[in-house]
Amino acid sequence: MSLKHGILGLLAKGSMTGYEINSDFNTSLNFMWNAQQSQVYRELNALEEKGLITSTTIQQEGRPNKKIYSILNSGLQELIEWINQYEFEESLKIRDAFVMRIFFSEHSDGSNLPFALHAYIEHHEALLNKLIDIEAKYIHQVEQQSDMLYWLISIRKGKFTFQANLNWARETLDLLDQYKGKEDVNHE
Amino acid sequence: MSLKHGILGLLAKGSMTGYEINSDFNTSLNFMWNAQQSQVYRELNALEEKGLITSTTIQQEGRPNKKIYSILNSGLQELIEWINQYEFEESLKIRDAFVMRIFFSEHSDGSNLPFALHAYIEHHEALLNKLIDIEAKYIHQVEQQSDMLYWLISIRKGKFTFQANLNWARETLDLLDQYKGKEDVNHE
DNA sequence: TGGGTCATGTAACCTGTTACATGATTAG
DNA sequence: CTAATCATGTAACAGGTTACATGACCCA
Repeated sequence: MSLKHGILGLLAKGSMTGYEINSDFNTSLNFMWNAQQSQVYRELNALEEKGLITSTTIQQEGRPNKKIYSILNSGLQELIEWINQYEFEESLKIRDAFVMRIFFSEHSDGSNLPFALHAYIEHHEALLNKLIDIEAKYIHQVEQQSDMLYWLISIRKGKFTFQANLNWARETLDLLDQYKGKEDVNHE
Repeated sequence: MSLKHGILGLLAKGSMTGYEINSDFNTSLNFMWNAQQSQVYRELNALEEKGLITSTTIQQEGRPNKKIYSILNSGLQELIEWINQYEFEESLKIRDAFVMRIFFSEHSDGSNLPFALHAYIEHHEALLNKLIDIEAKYIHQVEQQSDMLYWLISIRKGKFTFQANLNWARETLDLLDQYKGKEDVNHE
């Protein structure tokens, strides 16, 4: 329902190609939205058909021509209306298969879980560090540029989330250790 | 991809109806998975056709007959294999439209945002308190029942997540206040 | 008498995933 | 020499959402 508005939002910041939109969702915006490449191209077609965006083609040699998409007034209108709704219930549609696997782990021997948690921790450390670096690099601009405040708020959401995930994963390793200790004692 | 395994997991804990499965996803399991009612019934049919679960119908008066589903050995096998993979990348497919609205809020006057944040905070406080109560009520059983450890780990994930969301939302209100203050000064 | 719970299901549509297809350029 | 990057797109399928349909029972 909102890939549409994600694309409109990106194009409202500046014209760009489908390739670049896709890259953004999978790198700098990965803590708020993600999308499949094929989905981005499909959605761009739909938005152009509805008259919310336009494209101009740039000839290239040795690779496919670039299609640079720009937002139209109707698209900006649609974007603004969507933003102003500020619904949050939608953000609670949690689907976390990793936690669900753990929840049902009484049916497993659980021997793979610690390895998975270590990988989870490493991965989240990397994600968190990336955001910490980005925040440090641009934080001084927040005082001058008003749009940077919203940027700051967003990346801090990513930081809070990744930090919470890290804290949980570390605690979980401890809990598993403690519990393993107790079980061993019981079996003696 | 994993509603299937969510249903198998629930049925592995005990036989139940589609109605009850749906209720679980939308109440006690809401911090790890959610599903649409129509989706649950569709998936139950698919699982029965594949021979992973069976059902027995119980006659009722005044309301539709109950279909009680039970897991079969093949279903339990499938569940166990799925659990043991412990993949976590899937849990990183974040789609948070509320944060995305904020990220693009330079195109809005942002006047609705504080109200939305207050609602967000109230909502998450309620969710968090529910988990705190549940944890307090059952925490003493963890030492006796081994499956309760996985339950504990899971609900603590929910707590960490909701707490992080709350902290972020409160900080965001502060940031908006501070920033609003500065803008007013600049306009004097 | 109106809303919530119990209880099933279908249909149409929208969104997301996986895999395929092509091919030059550039950096290590 | 190999992998990544740039750059487009399509097809088939899987999964998710919204709305409709039915109807008794219970509680305030």
